[in-house]
Amino acid sequence: MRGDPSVLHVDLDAFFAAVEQRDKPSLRGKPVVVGGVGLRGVVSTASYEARKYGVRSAMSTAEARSRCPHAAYLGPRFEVYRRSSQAVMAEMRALSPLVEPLSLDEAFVDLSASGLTGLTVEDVQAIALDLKAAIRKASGGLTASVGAGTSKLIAKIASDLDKPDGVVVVPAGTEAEFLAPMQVTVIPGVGPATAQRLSMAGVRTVADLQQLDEDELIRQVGSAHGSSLYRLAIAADDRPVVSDRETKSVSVEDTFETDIIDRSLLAAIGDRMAHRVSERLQKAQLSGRTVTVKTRMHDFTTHTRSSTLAGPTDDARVIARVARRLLDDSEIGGGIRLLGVGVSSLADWIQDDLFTESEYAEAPVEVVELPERPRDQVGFYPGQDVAHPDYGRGWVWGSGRGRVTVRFETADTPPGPVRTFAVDDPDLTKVAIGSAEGDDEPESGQNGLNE
DNA sequence: TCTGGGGTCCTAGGACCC
DNA sequence: TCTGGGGTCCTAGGACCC
Repeated sequence: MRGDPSVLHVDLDAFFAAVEQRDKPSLRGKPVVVGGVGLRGVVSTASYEARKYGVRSAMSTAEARSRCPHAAYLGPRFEVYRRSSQAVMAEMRALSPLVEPLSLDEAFVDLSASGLTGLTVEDVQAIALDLKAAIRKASGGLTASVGAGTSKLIAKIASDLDKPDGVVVVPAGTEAEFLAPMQVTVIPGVGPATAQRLSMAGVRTVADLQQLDEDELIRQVGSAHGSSLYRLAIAADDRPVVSDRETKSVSVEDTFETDIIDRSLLAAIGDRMAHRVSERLQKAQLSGRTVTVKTRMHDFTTHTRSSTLAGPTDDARVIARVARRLLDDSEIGGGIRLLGVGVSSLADWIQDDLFTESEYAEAPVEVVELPERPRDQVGFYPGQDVAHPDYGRGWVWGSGRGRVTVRFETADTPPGPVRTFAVDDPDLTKVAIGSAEGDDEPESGQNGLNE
């Protein structure tokens, strides 16, 4: 641990709502709620005017509307927020090269990396005020709250104490007493479940936590969580500020306005999600081996199914195929409210082998907008298994405007030929899902590619 | 008032290998 | 023939964060 309060935590105040108020002067001074505006939407950010009515982040928009009917309810504009965020982060990087963004509106700044040493509380206070002014100027008027201390934990907690537009610097050496009177839930990582378990052990404040011995804590909340909590409670936090954290997974998910039971519709939606995941992987020059499908039932129970390939891929068609099979294996019950597709086990390289983009790139493939009712209008849906007397077994890549595009599997190497047919072509027949033989995805344990 | 979307990290059990 | 322990990988679920 360091001897001066050189870790800053910078937190933009009501960020999404503040950007909207900045861009639309008519909203200034009024309650603004940014989040999902649909039936199942939740609040991302409420302006301070809306918070007076009890509107909070993560609250359902329906409840927010009942608490504050006269607020402006806006869907998020992530591209705009991203641009403002970048401008703000640039101001922090001008102060120190060591900046760790936690989200669009939050970051740690390590002042020791800029060569500043022996900082007093007054020094840090002045630096924080300068930074806030620079942020305000660079972002067109956004305010930030800044906390500073000898560790990430202290800086993070401090930034929350004088919101909005505040600065709190915790002097070196006063950390444990600073934390002692606070509720355990101020410690990042202590959520409702952990708080509940701790309270059963009579622990409500950090002071209570400081009395507990480590073994007892581990018995209550588990080994990793227990030992990290034990150290955080006594303000023993030496976690470094890290500027380049690598991405571990990329995923897309969607909650539907009403639950969906139709598997063919879900398969088509899953295909689109696979495409979006693929686009984002390619943009980031990433590829991954594990494909995961997530489903959420009407009662909110959530299930995942995953499958790990022999080598990494960023190819939409490979991700879509695996996702469709995982979806076929998933219980759907009386319908699901959410579907998600993700890729993890990421590598920053792409295996030049098997079903990766280098081979698929040769075959032109028609990408078709998903029809609103794919099965009823077209008779085919993306991912559906089909057969043709001349070309053999294949699967539908796209359909629309009276035509259906099919990728055929061949015995030798992928990709097979891609052909387009009229939807009423009598030679093109549908094959029941799950009856496909010789499924030739590069899947672990099936083709001997693993060591 | 029924609960988003993007993530991270941890746990636990089973398979498999040495 | 029976019984092992440790390490790694994979899968599923859960807690948590913004």
